[in-house]
Amino acid sequence: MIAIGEAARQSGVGIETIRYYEREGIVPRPARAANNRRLYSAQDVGRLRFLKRCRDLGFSLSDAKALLDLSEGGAADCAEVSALAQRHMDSVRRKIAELQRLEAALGELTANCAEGSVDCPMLSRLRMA
Amino acid sequence: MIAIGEAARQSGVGIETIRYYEREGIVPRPARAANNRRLYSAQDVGRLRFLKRCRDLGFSLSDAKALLDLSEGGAADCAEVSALAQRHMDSVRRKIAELQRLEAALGELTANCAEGSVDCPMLSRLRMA
DNA sequence: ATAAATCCTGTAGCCACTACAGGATCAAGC
DNA sequence: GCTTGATCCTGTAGTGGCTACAGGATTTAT
Repeated sequence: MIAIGEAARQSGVGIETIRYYEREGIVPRPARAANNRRLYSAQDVGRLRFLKRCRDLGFSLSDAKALLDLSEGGAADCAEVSALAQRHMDSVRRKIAELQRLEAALGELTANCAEGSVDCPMLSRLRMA
Repeated sequence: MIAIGEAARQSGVGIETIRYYEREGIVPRPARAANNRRLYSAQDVGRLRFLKRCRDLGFSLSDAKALLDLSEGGAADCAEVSALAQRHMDSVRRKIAELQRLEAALGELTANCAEGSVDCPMLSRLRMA
């Protein structure tokens, strides 16, 4: 059993974030030492690492918790997992498309910029009625 | 001079958001009617529309305010505008790249999923030590 | 003995809104 | 004049997912 600092190091999840996950009920409350300090088992660290990976993949915290619950429930319901992943993938793709739209719009707006014109063309376009 | 609801309609900025912008000092405090209701001029609506367009382009609110200030300051400093736009464009591109990385990682993780395996391959990978 | 590191609880801040609650006022129809 | 519904007002709290303290207790290393 290790202290929270070591659990943070081993899992890649920050100390304050670990306590936040505990407050939010994302992870179970860990054991406590006689001096009231939190004590983490290897399984606890595994959970944190799992959550970290989900978050790094862009899953929301509640999706990450859902995946963790699926992972801990005996029957790993692959269909449910892949449905969740598919929804997330779709939202990632939508975000990409949206950002590419932004990129194009920004490119167009700034295309004639920095040409030393009297009135900045980007600002005039943003001001248009 | 029009009421806030009409200003919201004409600018595309929500009523509560307009009041929020006022609280935050993004837009000047508008005139008030005798009954204490806000009154917006065409210029006020123009500012809101300008801000809406910046926000739709993904600029942060403080960048949007900076652009608005540049637009209102007599000498429209095109260089400053395009520097700001360029920084934003870079951050949009970084976000796109990051999301494409996520997309690829998700694709890999779910590739062997839904094949009716005993243990969901995505979950096992997320659990890996 | 002391200094530095680590831990604790609790609260507030970040961004950009959004959603009320609880009330005042206004416009239109009867 | 009265009612109904729309619109407006202020003020506060919630969203996500942390992050950053404050202020104190304890532990570890020198």
